[in-house]
Amino acid sequence: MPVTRKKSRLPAAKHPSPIDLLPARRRAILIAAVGVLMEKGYARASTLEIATRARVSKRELYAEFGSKRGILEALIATSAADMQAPLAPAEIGDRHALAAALTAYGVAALTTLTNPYVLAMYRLAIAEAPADPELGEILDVKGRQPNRRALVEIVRRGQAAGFVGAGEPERLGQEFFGLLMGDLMVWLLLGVSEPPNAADIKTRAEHATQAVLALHPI
Amino acid sequence: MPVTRKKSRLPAAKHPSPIDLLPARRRAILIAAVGVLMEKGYARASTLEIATRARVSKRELYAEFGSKRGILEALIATSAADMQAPLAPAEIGDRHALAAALTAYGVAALTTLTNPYVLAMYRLAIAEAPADPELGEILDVKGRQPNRRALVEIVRRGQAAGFVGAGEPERLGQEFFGLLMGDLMVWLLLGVSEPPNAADIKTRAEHATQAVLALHPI
DNA sequence: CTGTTTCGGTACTATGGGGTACCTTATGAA
DNA sequence: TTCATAAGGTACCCCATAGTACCGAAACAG
Repeated sequence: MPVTRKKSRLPAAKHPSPIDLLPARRRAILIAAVGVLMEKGYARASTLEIATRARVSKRELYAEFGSKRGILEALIATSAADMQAPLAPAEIGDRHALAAALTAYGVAALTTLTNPYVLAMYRLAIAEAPADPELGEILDVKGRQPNRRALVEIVRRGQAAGFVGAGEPERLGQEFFGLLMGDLMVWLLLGVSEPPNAADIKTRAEHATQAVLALHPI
Repeated sequence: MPVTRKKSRLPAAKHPSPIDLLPARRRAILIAAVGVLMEKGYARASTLEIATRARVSKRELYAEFGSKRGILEALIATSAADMQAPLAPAEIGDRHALAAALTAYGVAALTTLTNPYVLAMYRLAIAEAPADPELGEILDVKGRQPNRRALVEIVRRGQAAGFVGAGEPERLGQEFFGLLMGDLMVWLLLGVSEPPNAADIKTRAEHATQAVLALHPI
């Protein structure tokens, strides 16, 4: 029986995301895997269900990814790449530009990190952490570190331009991040809190910006 | 063959912890379960291994907890009870006492939340969150909420005594917590970072205290 | 049109483990 | 001492599912 391929229907990323650049079959499998893994978690997700939803045979799935873990790893790597440093720090011409850059960074970071799909990836990596620490490493190296460097770069430029007080830029970045997120992420991961909407995110980012600037006057 | 029961050897909690008050058999099973679950995660942990380590038959295990999930739930509930509000806020007679109370709270919170055993419980609850959101709920209701109330109470008393500026105490607490933790917990859960030692914890708590007080001058 | 090669689908194997039936042993009553 | 009852241990059932072998079909070359 001929099979009509269903168009993928993931929340279309704002801009071409790494997942869009993959070969069609690979992409179909990853998209199906996201759905199944988000619903069931890693252990309860079956490769058969992923293959079925992707309208692909298990054979093809294994030809493409080699193992169940291979799917997870590809997914996490893609997702980490997806959260690449949300914006290169703009030229910082005055104190307001610094605040704007920090707020924009905060909005981008919060938007990414509270996205249900990204949260699911974190959840999966955390669940597998005892058996497979490499997944966390991938999120760290490809996700957190570049992001953090971008933030630190904003702070550094702000300091160089004399719009924010001295101090280790890394520490400033950490403070900003803490003020931004609080314990939100943990409780999102636990499924206790609801993700913030765009207005909440903006408020949080502005508040964290004000606070960190107030903490480090010139 | 007669079996000699081995004395349990969990890191003896500073003070009688809820787990110490349980009937011996129940406790032995829970202690064994902690070990197995920390090493393997929920899905890979087998009830047989838990029973064996507890020197108990599967039959007894099931008589006691009914199901594998029952063990996890009991464990998470116990752990949440364990992290009960680390200290009742002392009388706050001067600004220094407020700072001390906040720092003490911070040290206690960080010590608890970076403890490998507690982290394992969070990890398990997060892993099961898609299938079983109730576990997160337990951590929230029995762990976070009482803790957060204690923190807010410290802030409130500090405000009442005029040693810290006005503002929603909840928001102040959230700021303090964010400054305290940053994204530490997520990366501990992912197995990427190492838990901070006592000195790190003290430094963090003092820094968060200074920062939050600086943010809200009288 | 026929041979060959590559790809895909299905049906299978092997394994691990949750939960329980059933038998054995201890306990206590008469 | 014997019988009744409760507790415990072992062995088993059964299911889910990761990964693969094998076969059939399509595509392409000659």
